Amino acid sequence: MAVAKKKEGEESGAEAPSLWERMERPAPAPRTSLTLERIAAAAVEIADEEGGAAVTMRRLATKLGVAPMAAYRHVNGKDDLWALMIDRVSRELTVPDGATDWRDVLRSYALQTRELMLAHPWMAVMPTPVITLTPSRMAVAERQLAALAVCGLDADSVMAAFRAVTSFVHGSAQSEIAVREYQERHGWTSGDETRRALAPQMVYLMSTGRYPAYEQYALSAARKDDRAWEFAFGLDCVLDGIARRLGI
Amino acid sequence: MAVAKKKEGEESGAEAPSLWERMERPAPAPRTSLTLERIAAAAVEIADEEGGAAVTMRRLATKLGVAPMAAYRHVNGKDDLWALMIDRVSRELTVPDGATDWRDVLRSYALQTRELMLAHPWMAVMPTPVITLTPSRMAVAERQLAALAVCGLDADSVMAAFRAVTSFVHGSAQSEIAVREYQERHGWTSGDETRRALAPQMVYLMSTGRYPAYEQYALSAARKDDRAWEFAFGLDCVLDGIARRLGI
DNA sequence: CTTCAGTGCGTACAACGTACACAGCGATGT
DNA sequence: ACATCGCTGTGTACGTTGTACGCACTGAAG
Repeated sequence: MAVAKKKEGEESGAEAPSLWERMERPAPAPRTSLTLERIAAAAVEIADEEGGAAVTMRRLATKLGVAPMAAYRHVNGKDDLWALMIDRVSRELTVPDGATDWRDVLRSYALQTRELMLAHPWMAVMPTPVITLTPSRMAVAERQLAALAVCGLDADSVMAAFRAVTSFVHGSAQSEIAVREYQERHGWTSGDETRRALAPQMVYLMSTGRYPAYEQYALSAARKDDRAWEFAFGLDCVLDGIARRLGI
Repeated sequence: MAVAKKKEGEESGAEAPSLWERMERPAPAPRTSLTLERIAAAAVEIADEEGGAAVTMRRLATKLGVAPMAAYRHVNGKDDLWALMIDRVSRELTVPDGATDWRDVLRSYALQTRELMLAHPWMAVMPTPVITLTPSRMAVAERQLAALAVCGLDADSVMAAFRAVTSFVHGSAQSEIAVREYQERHGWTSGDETRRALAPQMVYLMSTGRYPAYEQYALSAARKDDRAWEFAFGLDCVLDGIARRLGI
């Protein structure tokens, strides 16, 4: 009906899917080439290599060697895709079988999750579905809730403790990633280089005299770039607080 | 050059900015009608009323009664706009002058920040700039660092403690908002209604026998919908952990 | 051999961010 | 008084995005 609208391009074939061209195709291709598995893998690969923003339905289709709309048969939309991606990478989270102490379990997951998010920074950029209950995330939660439940805390406190750790881990990793990407956007490759670049602004800010505590930190801190230490510090604070509620 | 492309609409004037029409304009309008203040206020208003996704350069222009590109004279792009919005609402954060104890200060800011984020849920959806150092955010940080610094902790620990609380608060509020929006998207107006709607899936999940700890929680928890309590629980865990490092 | 449900394709659309060249205004230097 | 200039707002246009919708092809079932 509206086919006549097309203008004929000078290029060979891409513009004109004529009968003859189609004739040359080796075979109409066996169907069911797309699976959720393949879709998830491709999306994660794109996100890891080119950043979360590069995960586009079109880019995904290209990578899968398929038409832009093809994936929509398997996922309801972009949100589904995010959930799929999160679930896929979250499968990497494991806890040593030996660990039975609640603190070991929670601590191990926390450290692993941080590493996971740093390895897949797009996890921090996600719109909302930080909470999506995918199979692998359910498994992780279950393991931690189980570890806490045997300590005699009431059900509400168990969940609250678990969520406290999770919240800290996500918030922390997220800000770490944000800083890292900010640096990368400006081409700064180290903390020193970053501080050198920001020095003028910092000098101005400090000259206002409004931030003495911050200045004190800037002058005397020794581990400004040790985010792993900082993460562990915060994590242990949370865990200590939980331990206290478990009666040491 | 390419003006002839335009097709004449049937509507009165919007399509034809003719000489005569312009003649009727009362006055060419005094310039400098746009300010960062006005832009920020309009953007926040849109976000509060229609959600963060509705904050569009075009929508913003409409609200300001201005052409789509006008705001670009004042803001470098969408990122600048987010920063502006965050700074504006963050001005609401204050701490009672009386509070001098580090714990009161940090706790008060944490509770206020949660309220602030719940009141402006778009704060949770932001792409990365959770860290942007805007004036009002700097002021908030300064106040908390100062409160911690007088307790004899080394500079690194002060910053780590501050960031631990901040990370928890952001992660926590973010997940709370995510859950809330998920419920709203489905039209569920209470925790009970949500659970009723999800019951079938839950029954299935539990029937697999893979989530006993979760099932235990589902059956015996008494404060499932008390997110404020849960937040306070986690917050106090973090604060306890910090207190311990301050020598009680 | 026909039919059918499932899968992939193609086209189309509205909305987005923003580049770029232009136009009017106020202040400024003469 | 007047020319000039820099700042602010305008208009148009482009390339991309998510995705709705109808069609075309497939392997298996009847």
